[in-house]
Amino acid sequence: MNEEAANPSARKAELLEAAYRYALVNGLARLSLRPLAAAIGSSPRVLVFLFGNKEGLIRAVLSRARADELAILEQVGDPVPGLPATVERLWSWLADPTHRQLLKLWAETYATSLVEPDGVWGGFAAATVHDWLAVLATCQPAAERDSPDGAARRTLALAVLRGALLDLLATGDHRRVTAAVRHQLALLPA
Amino acid sequence: MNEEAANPSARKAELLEAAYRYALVNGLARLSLRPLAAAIGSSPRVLVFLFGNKEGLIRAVLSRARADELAILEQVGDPVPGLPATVERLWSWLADPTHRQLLKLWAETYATSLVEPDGVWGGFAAATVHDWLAVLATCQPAAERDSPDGAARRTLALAVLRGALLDLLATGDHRRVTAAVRHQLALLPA
DNA sequence: CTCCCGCTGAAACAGTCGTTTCAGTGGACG
DNA sequence: CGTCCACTGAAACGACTGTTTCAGCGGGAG
Repeated sequence: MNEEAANPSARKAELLEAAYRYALVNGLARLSLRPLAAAIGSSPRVLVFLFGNKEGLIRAVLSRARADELAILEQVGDPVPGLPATVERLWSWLADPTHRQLLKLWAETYATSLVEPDGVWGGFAAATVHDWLAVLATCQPAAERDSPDGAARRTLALAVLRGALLDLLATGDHRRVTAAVRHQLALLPA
Repeated sequence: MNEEAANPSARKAELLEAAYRYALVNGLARLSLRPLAAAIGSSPRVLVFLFGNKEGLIRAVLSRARADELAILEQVGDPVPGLPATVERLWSWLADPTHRQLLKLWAETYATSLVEPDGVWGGFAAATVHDWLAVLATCQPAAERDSPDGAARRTLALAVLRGALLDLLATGDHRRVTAAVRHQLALLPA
C-alpha cells in the first residue's frame, strides 16, 4: 500500500545498497532508472514501486551517503581534543584512496545543490557545512568554541580540509597536498 | 562549409555570449538545446550549425568561462609580490557577490569533471588547479618557488581559498568565512 | 483450500533529448 | 541579372526519459 513510508522492507534495503554502490561509480546527478535497474538486476518498475519516485530513490541514496559521512565524522572526531589533532585525523581519512569514490559523489552533490537549490538537492551543501563545523566545534576548548574567533578557527580548518580535498580529487597528488595540510598543522598551534 | 573551425563569425560570438550568460544562471551540466535556444532567441538548428555539436557548444562556453577566470587571475596576480598579499586580493575577488554565478558554474564544472573524466569535461579540474598554482607561484620569492616547501605553501594557499569559497557559496556567510581567511593571513607570514 | 500482499515483467504512455533533412531566406558580389 | 553563402524555420528521426497500466507471480495466513 504505502510506497514511501519507512517500513523495513528487506528488498528495498538490498536494492538501496546496490543503487548506492552504483552511484559511487557513476555519479548521481545524471542517473537514470533503466541503466541503474539493469546494472543492479532490477527493473524501473520495482524501483518506482519501492521508492515511489526517482526523486525518492535519489533522496534515499543521498541520505545513505550522508549516513556514511556522519558515521565517519563521529567516529573520527570523538576521542580527540584540540582542533589540529582533529584536522590531522580527518585529513588522513579524506586522503584514503578507499574513500575517493564517496568523496567524488559528495563533491558532485555539493555542486549540484549549489546550482539547483530546489528539490532533492537543495540545502545539501549548507547542511554538510553545518555538520562538519559542528563536529569541529566539539573538539575546541569550551571557551574558544562560542567566540566568533572560534567560529573563524573551525571555518578555517574546514576550508583547508575541503580545499585540499578538491585538489587531491583532481590531481591525485597525495604527496604535495598532504604536505600542504601538514604545513598548516605546523602553523595552527602557534 | 566548416562547422567547427575558428572563423570569426559575428553571429556565433553573439550567440556564445548569450549562451554563456544563460549558463551562468542555469548551470551547464543539465543544459539542453531547446530551452537554451528559446531563451536566447535562437533555435537548436542554428546552434548545431554554428558549433557543430552540443559538445562543441559546451566546449565553447567552457573556454569562454575559463577566459574570464584567467583574465581575472592575471589581473589580480600581476603586481603583487608575496603570497599572503596575493591571497588577500584573490579572496576579495572570490567573495565579491558579483562573481557568485561564475563561481557556482566553476564549482559545477569542477565536480562534473571529477565524476565524468572523459569527453568535454575531462581534465577541467586538473587544469584549473594547475592554472591557479601557476599564478600563485609567480608571487613567491624565486628561492621558495622551486622548492617542495614552496609547492606546499601555494597548495595550502589555494586550498584555503577554495575551501573558503565552497563554504561561502553554500552558506553565504560572508562575515564568518572572510574572518577565517583573515585568520589564515595573520598566520601565514610567521 | 482461498485470500492477501509484497514483489515483478512487459508494454505502453507522453514527453524531451540531440541531430538531421529539406527548404528556404536575405544580402554581398561578380 | 544570377550566383554564392552565411544563416534560419519547420518538421521529422530514433533514442531515451520518468511514469503508468495491466497482468501476474509466489508464499504466508486465515
